[in-house]
Amino acid sequence: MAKPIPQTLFQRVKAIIKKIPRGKVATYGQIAALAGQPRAARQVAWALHTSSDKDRLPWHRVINRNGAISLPRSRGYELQRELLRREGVTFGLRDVIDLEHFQWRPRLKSK
DNA sequence: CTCGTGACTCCCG
DNA sequence: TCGGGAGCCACGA
Repeated sequence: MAKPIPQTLFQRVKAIIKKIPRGKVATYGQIAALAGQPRAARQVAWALHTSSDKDRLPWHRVINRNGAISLPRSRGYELQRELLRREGVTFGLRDVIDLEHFQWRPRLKSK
């Protein structure tokens, strides 16, 4: 079978983000790890920043490792929080999401 | 080509 | 609790 030359990290990251199921969230570091680069969390953020709208990515399902939204206030923060609430994600004190309960857990490579 | 920057994360004091 | 430094990769000047 053909082998997959791994596309660019950027491409893999975007493909992974598209797989995040509704009602679940993933962290930047988690996505980076799934893409093969556990230290490339910043690239995940960059991918979202540059292609979230262009590639219709479920960008609102990506949060930081604290289970909180990274976007600055009045810069998408409230919108993201609202979109997640609509999917059933609940927020606790400090607008922190319980990752133990809402974090996406793909099986192996999943698809 | 070199630099600076960024929706991050980990490590050390 | 807070701050500095390193790692990672793509893009625009």
